[in-house]
Amino acid sequence: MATSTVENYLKHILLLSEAGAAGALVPMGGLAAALAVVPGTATTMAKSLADAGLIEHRPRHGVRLTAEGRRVALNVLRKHRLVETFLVNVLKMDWSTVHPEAERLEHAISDEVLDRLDALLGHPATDPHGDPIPSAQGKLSTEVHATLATCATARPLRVVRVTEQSAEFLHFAEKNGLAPGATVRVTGRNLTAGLVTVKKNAGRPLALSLAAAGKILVTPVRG
Amino acid sequence: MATSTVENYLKHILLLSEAGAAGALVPMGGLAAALAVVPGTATTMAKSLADAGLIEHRPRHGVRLTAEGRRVALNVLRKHRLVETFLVNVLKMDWSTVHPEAERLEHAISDEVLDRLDALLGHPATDPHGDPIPSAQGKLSTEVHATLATCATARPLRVVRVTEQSAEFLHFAEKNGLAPGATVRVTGRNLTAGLVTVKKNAGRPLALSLAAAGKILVTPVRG
DNA sequence: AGATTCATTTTGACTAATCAAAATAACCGT
DNA sequence: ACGGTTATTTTGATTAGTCAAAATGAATCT
Repeated sequence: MATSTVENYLKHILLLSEAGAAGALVPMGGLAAALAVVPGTATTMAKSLADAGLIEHRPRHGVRLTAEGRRVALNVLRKHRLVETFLVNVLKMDWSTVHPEAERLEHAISDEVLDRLDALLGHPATDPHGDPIPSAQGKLSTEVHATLATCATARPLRVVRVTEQSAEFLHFAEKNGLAPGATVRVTGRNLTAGLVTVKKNAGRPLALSLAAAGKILVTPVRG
Repeated sequence: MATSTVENYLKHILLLSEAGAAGALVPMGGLAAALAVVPGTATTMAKSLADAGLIEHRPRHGVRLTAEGRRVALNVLRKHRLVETFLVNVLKMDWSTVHPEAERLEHAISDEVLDRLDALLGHPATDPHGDPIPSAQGKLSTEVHATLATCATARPLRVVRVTEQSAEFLHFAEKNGLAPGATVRVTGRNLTAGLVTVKKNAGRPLALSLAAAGKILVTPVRG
């Protein structure tokens, strides 16, 4: 059985490789940063994960999941996102507080509980942040969305995902009506100043940094 | 924050001390056995728990929880039993499979989740095995019940608790209508042979060893 | 191409938790 | 009170995971 440390390494390698180019190696530096360990620790761990056949380690270049490693990582990610969904939908917890909770629970629940949770929640496709939940068969939707930093302006949009897990940011997004499901419109964008202005249907305009806007994924909606 | 190993030691010390005489020391041997470690390991850990002020260690005699240790232990036990209740009542899992699951989850859920689970379940007083759930204020009901090995014969009884966590035994109990809530009657008891016979309302009699009968706690019912 | 910079790996050391086996203390019966 | 049995503690080692800091290799920039 994989320890929760191992599960965490695999999960973060998966997340980083989804973020990067397809088939690319995940560099050790990024991995170490994601796991909040010093680089040397990540290297040590990479060697043992490679010995266990869970990752491929190209020394001095980076790591990549094997098929088996990916299987384990997807299972952990599925647990994480279903647990988050459970905590918000059933226990009515705030979506901004749910991440650290799921971070621990994802290593504690069995596949049996996972399946029952999935059924209880009605086999949801995404978690409360809009992050896709890997299917039981290990399929992870990779639909690519525009962000408030890149989308067309003036058109009505629906927020589909918020790719940040810090409570601060999530709180901010909720307060300003930018949670998944919300409808907004980009009223202005100034690349030089690094500013995006958005407007909710009947609200006053709100200014966001490009960095923040880039974390809000949207899809056009028939207006 | 206490590690899950620490939480486990404290929980088992609590369970063993509840089982024994009030105020008695829990011997190291029993503790080591309960935790499935060699005695030397339990001694080492006892020293560090004592240093942390969680237990009192009387070398060569045994251990006892301090007020703080008891507080932590009760919190863990509360999590364990509420999780079991959740798994059975909400996720519809079998009561015989739920113990090992809760054994991991009890260390992974926060007090926040604990409280919400408690509310969701309607503040239950006992878990599916009939074991009392410590209150949020740290009160643990210590009601003392007769067992099928010690109760009056011929009278109608209600099963209130089954003090075993092995899936085999729980399965057996359920198959034979001896889960909490069931009504039974002791039709015979032979101390010499170590046998107890019980009968369900409309069922055929069932023979149990005294050891097994001692694990089924019952209360008289107006009949 | 050569030197500098930056990421990565190595090395040595540490903590938590464990075991095996030797040493020691407590208890119990005569 | 003595000797033997049994429980407990000590001692020495092991494993997983980590850090700090030195060593090394890759990449970049004139």
